[in-house]
Amino acid sequence: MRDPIEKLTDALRRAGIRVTRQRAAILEVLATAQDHPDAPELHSRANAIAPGISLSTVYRTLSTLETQGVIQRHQFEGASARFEPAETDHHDHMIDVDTGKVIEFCNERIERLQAEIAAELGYEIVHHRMELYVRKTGQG
Amino acid sequence: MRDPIEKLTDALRRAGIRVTRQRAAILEVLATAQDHPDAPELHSRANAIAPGISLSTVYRTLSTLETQGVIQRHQFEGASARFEPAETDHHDHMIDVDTGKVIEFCNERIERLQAEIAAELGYEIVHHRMELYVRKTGQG
DNA sequence: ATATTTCTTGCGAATGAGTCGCAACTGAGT
DNA sequence: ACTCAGTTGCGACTCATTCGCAAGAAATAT
Repeated sequence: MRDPIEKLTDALRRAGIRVTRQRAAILEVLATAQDHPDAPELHSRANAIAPGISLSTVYRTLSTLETQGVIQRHQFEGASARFEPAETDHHDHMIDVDTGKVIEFCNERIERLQAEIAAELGYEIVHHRMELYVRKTGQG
Repeated sequence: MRDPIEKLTDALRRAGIRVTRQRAAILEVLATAQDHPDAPELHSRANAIAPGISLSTVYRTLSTLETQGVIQRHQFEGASARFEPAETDHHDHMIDVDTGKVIEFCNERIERLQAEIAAELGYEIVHHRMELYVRKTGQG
């Protein structure tokens, strides 16, 4: 129960979701990824661990994991969906438009301001999305 | 030249872009829309003005207008792209998750903070996207 | 262990938003 | 009016993602 992946699989089992060979592989890839891979990339990485996983299964598993709150899906501009484990603290994203690299950041003041803006209009925030499309200073 | 639509069509002509019956209709729909319609909706509204416009043309025109900086495209979560004229001041969006209604807002302090965050990491913002998915306080 | 039950998988077909090729058409300058 | 490059409508196509279904495999009961 020390292994973070085992912690996840236990959580799934408790939710009545079977931990198959395929799901274990996908979970492992997600848990160890240092980036924000998309479905085809996850498919190829998972197959390196456990050959014979179909792309449909990757998509299905990703949806399941998202519903379970285990991972987060991000739909950045002009690209297919990218995923990351949800265990981490809340953060937003900065996307380098030249390289596609994703940088995470979090700013408590912005979060507070967002909540204030919504509250002023009688709303509460269900969730939000903030993405900064950026370029290294002094390029292009 | 008082009419805002005429102003737009003149700008297009100057850019070497022909103002066709189809484009005029689409522009008129966009300029007078009080909401953020998607392509099929624009298609149906434009056809009410000038019958016989194809959906392909709507899509093509929207891309052209976006490239010209005349309109803005927004890709909100789980929905097809929605459009609005770009003449207005910069603003962000709040989406009521229950009704789909889009509310515009702008907060100078958030904008400044975003620029600061990017600058700290050696980036400049090309553009950004901030969407608050909200619900009326005390519902659901 | 074995059988049972129900969830999962792989496959390929289907979807849905948006794009493209192409022949026919049409603004707008001459 | 004439010309010609920019546009259009149509249907075919793409791409990411989802679905139907029969075969396969976790968890559970026996």
